[in-house]
Amino acid sequence: MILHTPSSFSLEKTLFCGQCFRWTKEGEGYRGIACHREWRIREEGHSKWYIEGAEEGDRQLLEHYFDLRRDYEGMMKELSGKAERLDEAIEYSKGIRILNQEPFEALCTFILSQNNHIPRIKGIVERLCQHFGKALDGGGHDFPEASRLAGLEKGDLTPIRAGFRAGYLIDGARKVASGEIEWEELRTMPLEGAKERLMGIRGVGPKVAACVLLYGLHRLDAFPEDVWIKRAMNTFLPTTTREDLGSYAGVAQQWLYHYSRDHRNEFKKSS
DNA sequence: CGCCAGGTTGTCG
DNA sequence: CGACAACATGGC
Repeated sequence: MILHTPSSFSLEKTLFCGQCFRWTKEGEGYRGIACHREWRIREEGHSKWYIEGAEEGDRQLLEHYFDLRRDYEGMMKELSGKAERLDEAIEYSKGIRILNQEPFEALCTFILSQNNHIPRIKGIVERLCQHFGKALDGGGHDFPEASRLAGLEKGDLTPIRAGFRAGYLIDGARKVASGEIEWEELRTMPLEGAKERLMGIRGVGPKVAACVLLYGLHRLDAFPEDVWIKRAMNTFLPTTTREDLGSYAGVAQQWLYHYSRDHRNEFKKSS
């Protein structure tokens, strides 16, 4: 199947801007797992993507996953000029989409992200899936169900090498499996309340909670503040606050994150 | 071979 | 509340 995307869409930036952990480059294309399927994608011409093994019925699924129907151009216009040098980051990050990932996967992967490098996060996630996720056509493994992880003890996760985060994962899985965390509720609740609810999970603080809301529940006003965003806000947008970024603050955050990671020498470690 | 990583927790002043 | 060590592991 051929998937058509807006001409500004960048699959490369979208997959590797730090929002997801299950995609890799493969030859000229990309391979990854999403929506309980393994996908192989390669560009067949500008904005035309060949999706291996996909059928017409998968189009909607993929358009939703890549968030292709949303007006990102409009968001860029709305946010440009709102803060001194934000335009630079917007231009540099053009083409990034916020994926519609599964909430439980977002919860687990961002619990694992704490005090950790992205390459290593990917490794831990991969082992977690291989050990506890369903085998998929294509050779990969799906992300595990919450109920599967909920039945484990910390020791069962030793081969995953998640370190001190293992207990956090299990606590999250149990609270999801028991219904104490209800995704559809969190999708519509006021943002701050949803954040508080997520922070009831051990190992989930304000930053991880915001990531779950943004990447797992597509709440574009959620604003994860990690070390890079703090540096960027301090040295790049010193007079701008999260409120100035409005209801798409999370998208702006992604642009800033991507920009600052690729210009790391411009952002000092202190202050 | 140290430094540090898309942080959070517990403890102490 | 703010500061700050500890946390488990390994990529670079």
